[in-house]
Amino acid sequence: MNDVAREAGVSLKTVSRAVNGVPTLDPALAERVFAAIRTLGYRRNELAATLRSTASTATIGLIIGDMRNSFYSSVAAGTYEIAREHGTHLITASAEEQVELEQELALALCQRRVDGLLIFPAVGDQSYLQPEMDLGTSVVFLDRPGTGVSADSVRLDNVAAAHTLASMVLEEGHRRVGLLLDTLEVLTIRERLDGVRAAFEEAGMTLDDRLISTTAHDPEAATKATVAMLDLDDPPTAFIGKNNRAIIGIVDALVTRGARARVVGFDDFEMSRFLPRPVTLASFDVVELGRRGATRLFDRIAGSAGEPTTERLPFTIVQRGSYR
Amino acid sequence: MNDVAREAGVSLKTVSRAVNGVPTLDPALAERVFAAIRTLGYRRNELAATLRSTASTATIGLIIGDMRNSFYSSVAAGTYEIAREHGTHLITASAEEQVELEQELALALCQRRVDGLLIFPAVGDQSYLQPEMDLGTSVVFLDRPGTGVSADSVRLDNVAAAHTLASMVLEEGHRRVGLLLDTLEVLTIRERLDGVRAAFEEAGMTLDDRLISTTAHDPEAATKATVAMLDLDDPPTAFIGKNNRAIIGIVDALVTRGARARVVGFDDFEMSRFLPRPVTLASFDVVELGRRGATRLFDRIAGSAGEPTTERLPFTIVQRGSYR
DNA sequence: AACAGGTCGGACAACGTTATCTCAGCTCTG
DNA sequence: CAGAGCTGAGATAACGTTGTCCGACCTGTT
Repeated sequence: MNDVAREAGVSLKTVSRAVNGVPTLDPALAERVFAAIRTLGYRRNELAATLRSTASTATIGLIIGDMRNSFYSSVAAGTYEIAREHGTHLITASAEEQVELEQELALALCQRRVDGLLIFPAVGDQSYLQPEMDLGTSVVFLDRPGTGVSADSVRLDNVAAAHTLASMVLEEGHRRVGLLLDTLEVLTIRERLDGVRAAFEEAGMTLDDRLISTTAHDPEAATKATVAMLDLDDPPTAFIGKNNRAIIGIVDALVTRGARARVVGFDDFEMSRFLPRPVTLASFDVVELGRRGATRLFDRIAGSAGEPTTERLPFTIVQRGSYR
Repeated sequence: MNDVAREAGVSLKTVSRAVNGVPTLDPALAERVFAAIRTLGYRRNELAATLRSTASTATIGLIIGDMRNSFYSSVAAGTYEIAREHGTHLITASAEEQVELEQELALALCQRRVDGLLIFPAVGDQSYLQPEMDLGTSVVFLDRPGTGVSADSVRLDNVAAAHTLASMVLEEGHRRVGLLLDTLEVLTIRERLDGVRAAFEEAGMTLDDRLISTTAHDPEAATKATVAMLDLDDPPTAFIGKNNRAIIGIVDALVTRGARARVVGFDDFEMSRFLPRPVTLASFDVVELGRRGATRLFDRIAGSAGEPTTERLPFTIVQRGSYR
């Protein structure tokens, strides 16, 4: 910057003014500065600039589960889209659903002075964020609310989606319905179970505990649990899968066994049309989840006050599979 | 930091020393500092720290095409993995294959003083990076080499994979082979075409231009191009798809037409086993592409000298589809 | 022609941290 | 017991930029 000032024959401050586009600066002088900048290939050090000025770092952090999972990478895409519109950089980190790692990453990002954080909170306690929020870092939780701290969240309408899927299955006359879920520690799963349970109660029925698996973490586990249910004396005639991976596991089991059963579940995915069995899916626009979260975050960063809000994304029902 | 020094009854510099773990510091004094830090909830400003010190910002940038594409998000996952091992943050940006956008993003990241950049170079000129590289920013290109600038790259062995796939199809007796490719402006596509052409020449055959589509950018376009080839008087009995999306388009066309044809192509994907037709795929470990690129980048950041290198990832042949 | 008002440029300090230098005080050695 | 050598802590400057303030210059008005 000193070199630029010397080259242009002006003071340091004038270079700063030119770079920052101060309107009261003589255009001719500004042009001389820009010429010098071009000649010398000067590039402003953003870090130093944000140190002195009160301006933000124009960076937000995103803490997700696993980038390989299309659910998270879709959210990242939506988040990036909005961040880009705000001229903001996106630092993405993966906490693998471990709250200690999440805390380490979130605090590291705060030390980097990110303007805000978007977090998929892991099972555990997020109260470690309180001091940072008091110091002015905005936080928005995605998919689930944080624990021990009050902040905005953008979530999926799990209860309604589960209720709709279950009602559909019951109306079709199914009475034995297998649920392929994950651990009930996760709120999202509990909500989906609650929605199903409500639909059952409305139909004057109760859920059979033997038809509820809470171990369908991946396709293989879902297959195993499905097979176990098919082996019961009174096997299910319908299955509800907690997400795309569970659906794959269920269909895998059915195809292997040559069994026929109604399959419904959550989350649409690119290849769903190729599934060898018809499925009905409650689909959420996951990219939109990222967009909404980021939009809310930038609202807060811009100074929007008020109580924390919870936004719920709607779902759509789609028919997939049985592609020949 | 001043507050911490006051609270602990030491000088500013001693706080700095404690925070940075300077070994010559009296442990009792350090403990007093840490106690003060806990009391006050002090957190170091990393931006200010990197300003004065010669240390790096512990941040790298990744410029990809589109986060929604699992190819890119897999690379991001591999990159993140290695970055994490190096205690480094990852800023991801999407240039959507536009070189102007790529330049803007890359230079913005340089102004953020990233230690290095991993770039999927768009078709165009990357010489804008030269000044930054001269100033010490390391650059590694992924998937394709940059133009107008000399830097490391990590790439896929496209020619060999294409050669293997094409030889396989020819050995099976196919003589009419349809190629579903994208624009030949992209080096990767040219390499895949070159591999196929070499296999044909070895078999004493030449490619029929009418069986080469350079418009199969997405599944729908691939379907359209496949259908057009199937309508020829002498339609192909085999198809080679340039990537997973082309494969989906080809299979879609075959299923819709009720046609039988051999299908081979590039890139494995999670759902490939559900494809309703058997396919043979040349699969690259894309996560590994991200890992290798990041590893090379950190080597350079650590000061590894020497001429730019080109690394090529091997492929494996996998059988997929025809799932019942 | 003189003065008021406005505009633009430059000196200086500051952002939060670390590097360098210096010095006090201790220990060890001869 | 004196002096050399070392250790640990503080004072000061510096990183690259921007905010504040003041002064110089210019313009327009009377």
